Amino acid sequence: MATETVPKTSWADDVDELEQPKTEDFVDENGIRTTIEYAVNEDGKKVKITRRTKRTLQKSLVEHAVAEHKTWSKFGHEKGNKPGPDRATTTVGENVFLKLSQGNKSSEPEPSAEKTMKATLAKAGAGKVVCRLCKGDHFTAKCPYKDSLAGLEETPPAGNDDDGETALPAAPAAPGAPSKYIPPSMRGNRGPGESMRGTGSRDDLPTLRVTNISEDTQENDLRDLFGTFGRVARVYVGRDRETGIGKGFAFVSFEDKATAQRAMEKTHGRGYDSLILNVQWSQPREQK
DNA sequence: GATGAGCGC
Repeated sequence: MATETVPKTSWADDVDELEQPKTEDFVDENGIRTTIEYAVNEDGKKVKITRRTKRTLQKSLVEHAVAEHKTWSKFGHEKGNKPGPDRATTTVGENVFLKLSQGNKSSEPEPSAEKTMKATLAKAGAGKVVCRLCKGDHFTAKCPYKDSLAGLEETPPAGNDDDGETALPAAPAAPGAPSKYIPPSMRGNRGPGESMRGTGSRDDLPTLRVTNISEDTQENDLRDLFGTFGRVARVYVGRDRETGIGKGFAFVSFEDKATAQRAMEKTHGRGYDSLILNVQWSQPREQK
């Protein structure tokens, strides 16, 4: 095997002999494509234009595939026919372009109709929070008179109060009266000892704040961990709104306060995911 | 170290 000794000029030299490259184009390890363009602006000055874009489908490759596809000979019922669509059997529609954008939002400017709608709403003061019970400036769920007014506002159709236990809204309401489902907790006083004792069944659950959890701890992980002590009513993992990455804390609500207490004592200071759990009673989320 | 989202016109 003789070594090739022909003094060939390097291909790179060939490139150098050409005029200055007009563009540079490369894709880095993050999939970010950088295009550097050299141009001469209107002042006659040489400028360098750098564009950094996220790599996407390369148009040239797609078009090449399409062009190649067009050369395929026909098969099936169309076998032997000439290339290209037969207008007798095929409808050619217009090209449809798929435009991808971030955040499930259109990259097109908002239709002006929507803007005017928003403006109108804002002007009319719609969307303002008005309590259905006391017309106050808060959600009904947060109404301070919720307990006393809820029964008055949502009184079930009268008639069968005597039976005491037949208050289920099973029968459709009479025409005119809105047939609304009344949750058990809102059906007024059914007497002590009924299943849902107390007022708010959701907001005053015994809740533990768990901190020092790893950022990829999921709700289910905590449910598994704390579920061994008793019924877990709710788990919330604090996450960054943008990235969804855990912020290292969570709330675990139990059905039973004694269970929560025991769970706290058993898990506080315990190792979990190579971290030491910190488990405390949570503060109420907001003023009630 | 850290204290929640969403409901609703």
